[in-house]
Amino acid sequence: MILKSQVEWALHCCAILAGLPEGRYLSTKALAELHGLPKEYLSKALQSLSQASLVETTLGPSGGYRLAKTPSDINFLEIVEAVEGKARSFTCTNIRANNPCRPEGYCDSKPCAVARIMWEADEAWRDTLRRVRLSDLVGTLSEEVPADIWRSTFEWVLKRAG
Amino acid sequence: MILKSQVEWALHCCAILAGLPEGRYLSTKALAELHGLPKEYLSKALQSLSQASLVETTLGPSGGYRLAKTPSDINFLEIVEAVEGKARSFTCTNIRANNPCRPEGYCDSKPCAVARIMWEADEAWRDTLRRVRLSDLVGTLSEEVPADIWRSTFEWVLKRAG
DNA sequence: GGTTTTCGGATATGATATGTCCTTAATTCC
DNA sequence: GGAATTAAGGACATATCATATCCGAAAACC
Ligand code: FES
Ligand code: FES
Repeated sequence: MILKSQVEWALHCCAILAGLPEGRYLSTKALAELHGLPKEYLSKALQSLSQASLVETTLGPSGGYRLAKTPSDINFLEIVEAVEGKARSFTCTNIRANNPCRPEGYCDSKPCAVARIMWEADEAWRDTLRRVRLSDLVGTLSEEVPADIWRSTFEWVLKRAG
Repeated sequence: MILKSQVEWALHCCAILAGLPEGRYLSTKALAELHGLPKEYLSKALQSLSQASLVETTLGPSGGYRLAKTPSDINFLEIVEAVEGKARSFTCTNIRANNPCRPEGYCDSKPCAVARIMWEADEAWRDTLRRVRLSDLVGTLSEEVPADIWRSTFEWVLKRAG
């Protein structure tokens, strides 16, 4: 069970977009350069964010992406699910139904206890992500990233934001 | 991010082994038949459990698998990690290091804030699984599975247990 | 009209999950 | 002792998915 690397990309891109001034857009090219990622493929991740209505886009020169909501209205789970999908990590193939001791045509009333436990763990994972807002991340980063790097990064970004 | 189906197999097999009387073994063949699984491939999952010291084996006719510990000393996480591996679901490829605004040779003091949050969620998932014992599962199953199916299943199993 | 950008589809490649087959060594039964 | 049965593990085949690139269309800007 391993998450796609696009999750890391999307989260970092959202963190950058969160620091963008009102009304400005940042292009895929700039985001790819800033993170050292393949532009074409990063584009797929950003498209996922767009389909999930987390970001807005505009075309043409000076086009690109910006957040569709304020950073405190976006949580980690939304971003992760946008690129990773909403499917649960554990899928029950109902192997209990293959038990030869079962009467013909017997129908279970509940999902299997094994699956319920696995889904509960999955839900705990999602809950943790749901509780962290994008604004929390930005707050942590602005404390931890050295001030000069933080500042020069956003100068770099603003120079490229349309 | 999707767990292997072997996880479902291993958990169900452990639940069956937990109902085995002291000192008896159950073969891969019987476990595969009971769950309608490919014997050769299920064997790989059982080998993983064996390498994790969750089950013991013996060779020859009447050989097979039995639990290495009592069901209350085995939790879900152990079983899941045995077949799925212990690696975290989120891997940080340190894309922040590609930031062109970073001074040459700059070294981060902490893991990235993004990664820490993802790992926290991963830990919540593991914690949930760690808290559920195999004996809890057996308890739930013995309540939920209709008594006649439960009984005939273990008659079926005992007939094949060496 | 030419350039830049997002978007979606098509395609290629590599890794991983799934599944099968076969050999070896240990154990049991006859 | 010999035959049958079993787990262990390596080799191999296949399918699915993650990763990555490329291209054409439509929209926006100059
Ligand atoms: S039958 Fe799928 S988890 Fe039990
Ligand atoms: S650099 Fe990997 S999560 Fe931030």
